[in-house]
Order: sequence, then structure tokens, then C-alpha cells
Amino acid sequence: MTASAAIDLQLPVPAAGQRVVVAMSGGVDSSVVAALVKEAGYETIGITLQLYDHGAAVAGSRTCCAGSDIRDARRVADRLGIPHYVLNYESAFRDSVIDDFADSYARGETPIPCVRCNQTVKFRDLLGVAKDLGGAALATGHYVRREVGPSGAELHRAVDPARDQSYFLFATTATQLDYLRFPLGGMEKAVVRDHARRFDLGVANKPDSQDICFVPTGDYAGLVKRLRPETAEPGDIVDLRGHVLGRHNGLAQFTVGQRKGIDVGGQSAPLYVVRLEPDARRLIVGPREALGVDAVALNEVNWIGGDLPAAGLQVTAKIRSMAKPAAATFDGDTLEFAKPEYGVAPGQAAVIYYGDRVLGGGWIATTRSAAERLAA
RNA sequence: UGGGGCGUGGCCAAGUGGUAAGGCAGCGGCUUUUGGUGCCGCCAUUCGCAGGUUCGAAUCCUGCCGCCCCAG
Repeated sequence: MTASAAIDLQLPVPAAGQRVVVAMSGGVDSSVVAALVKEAGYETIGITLQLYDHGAAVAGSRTCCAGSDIRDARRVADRLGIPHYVLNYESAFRDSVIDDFADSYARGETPIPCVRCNQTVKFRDLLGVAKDLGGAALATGHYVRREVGPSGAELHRAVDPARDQSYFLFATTATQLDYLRFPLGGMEKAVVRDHARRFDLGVANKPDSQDICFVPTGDYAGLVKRLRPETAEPGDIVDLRGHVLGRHNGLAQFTVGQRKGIDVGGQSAPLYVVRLEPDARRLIVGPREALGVDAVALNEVNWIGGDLPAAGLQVTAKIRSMAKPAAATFDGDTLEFAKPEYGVAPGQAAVIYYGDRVLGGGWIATTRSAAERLAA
């Protein structure tokens, strides 16, 4: 493609004089967004949030929003010649994201910190700052599309299905969406890196971030156990009939659907985590068939697809980021799958689509077992 | 201490003379802006111990050790 083609920020022209704030994490994606916004002629301001501090020890790790990433963001801003502010949001991040993460595990659920972060620190706090700075919009590097429909801004999946991040943005409200812009939603990742090279950004070949950003070592269970000691309490590993098969060293390291780490051998087939019982400190395990779930009840539903359905709307839904949307019906509270879904954990999100459009979603509060239903 | 059975990698378990299946667990990698799943790879020079027979034994023989069951 002709990389110089100006991006459509869906803002009033002319660009000159319009101020646009860009959330810069220090990675390739948001760096390219800043460059494209600047190139399009907007008065561009970069903001990077310092969310936690690992110190120099983890410099170069594939994370975001810590020391070395902040320096990367600063370098990109300098190269582009745009103002760049670093705001310390460690406290807010700890309260809104990390504590919620630990609490969720303590309840025997499985949290998604990335969604909580988008909901709070990014689209509430940072978005507010952008408005205070007089920004006409806040642009981010998320791979998701914002389309303006007959009744306002809509959220759609990214054109590159392998990069689509709509799952993590289901909680975005209509008001937030009105102000947000996602310039990369229509691009392939390779094109984004081409842009990075074209702008001669030092981060052009920086690896994609992955894993939980505030747990660079990958030992999230260790963090949870430190923050909520009860999650480190040992307990019984029990099968579906109540037989004790072994002991575990803390529920923090398990999630529904998990196979690895149960450490119970001698079986004819693998065992999976079917349920967590934090009060009894019990880990309930069973065969893969026991994992089938045919319905989930949601709470904190966010709906950006018009009127919230009161009954049986035909939709598709995902209960994890990298899954193909599955046929389901939604009545505004309960999502019923046409075929059982496996590894559905309370605390995870169920995101609801109509074609490529995100209609909304919610947090999985409870699940209904397909197997038990058949047996009943 | 009469009768019977068994002892193969962390667990379960094939293999009864021809040079150690498989599953589970574990480990490593790939995939992934959550946790997981999945896929690929690795994982007993050795078969309770000690002798013996044989060209050759985990497989046959002898002894010992350790479990389990039955025993009015």
C-alpha cells in the first residue's frame, strides 16, 4: 500500500488546529498511531501512563508501561517532535486492576486484568486527562474498528482476525466510544510494522507484548498468593464423585478448564479443573466431557448494540479472546450456546457479536453444565 | 508362615526367550495483550534383590526381600 495515505480519524476537517491525544505504551502499535496522527496533520500529544515499576531488572522484557517502555515512548515522541507526558498512575492501577485481579482469584474466579485496565485506568482516567487537555479525541493502538453507524459510533472487530482485540474492549461505553479512535483496526500487523520502519521508529522490530504486563516473570500465582494469602492454602483435589485424588498448593494457580499442573497421575485420560471451591479450599477435577457448558449468566453487562434484548436475540459470542464466535442466544442476562463451550471460567468475559459488530458483553457470573443437564 | 496372587520409569500398565508398548503426570517449545486449551518434542541401557540356565531373559530355574488376598 502507499503508506502515505492519510488515515481517517473520523474527525472534522481540517486537521490543523485539532488536538488529538495518543495513548503511547512504548510498543510498536501505539507508536505508529502517534506517527500517523501527526502525519495526518493533527496537533498530537502523546501520553504514557506509568502503571507499575519493576525497576531496571526487567528492561527489555515483553511488557508495556514500565521503565524501558516509557523510555521507548519518549524516544518515539522526540523523533516525531510531539509533546509527551508521563503520568504516574501506579496507585490507580493497583487499586483498579491489581487488587481486582487478586480479589477475583480469592473468589475462585479467573480475572481478565486487561479488560479492567481498559475500563478504568485507560478509558476512564486517561480519557479524562485527554479531555482536560482539550483533545478532540483519544487514539490508541488497539486492533479494533470504530464505525459510525446511523445511531452513532459502533465497535467492530479488526480486519485482521488474528490481531482482533475486540474481546478486551467489550466494556467500552457508548460515551467512551464516541471519543475514542483506533487507527489500526483496519490494518494488518505487518503493515503497521512497515509504517514503523517508514517513520524510522526505533521500536519497529520490538516484540509484541504478551502475558500479564504487571507480572513480567509469568508467576501470577505467586503475586496472588502474596496479596491474598488464603489463596496459597493447600487443599484437596477431588473428583466428581467426591473421591480425594490428591492435594494442591493453593487455588491461586488454577482456573476452570486447566489441565496442566494438577499433578495427579495414574489416570487413563487427562483431568481438567471443573470447579474451584475457595471456601472449602477444594479443587474439583474431572474428564474433559465434564467441562461442557451450555449457558452462562452474566453480570455488569455493557450494551452498545441499541436496545438491550429482553429475550432470545440470535448472536454469536466468545468466552475467550482467541476463539471463533459461537452461535448463541442472549436475553439481556443469560447467554445460551447452541453447542457446549469448554473451559468457561467465572470471572472471564463473554463478548457478544452480530457479525463483526460488538454488541456488548458481560462478566461470567455462573455457568450451567451441559453434562449435568443431560444427566438430569 | 497353610494356600493363592503380585512386585516393569513419579503413577497406571503392556510385554511369558530375542534384545522395554501405551496412558497419566512432569519437563521443553510453538500459539496468545487475561487465565487456559491445543499442537510438537523429551522422558526406563532397564524390568524388587542375588545367583543360575541360555548365543540371548523383564520373560525359564533357585534363594531372599516386600506387598496383597484367602485361611473353618
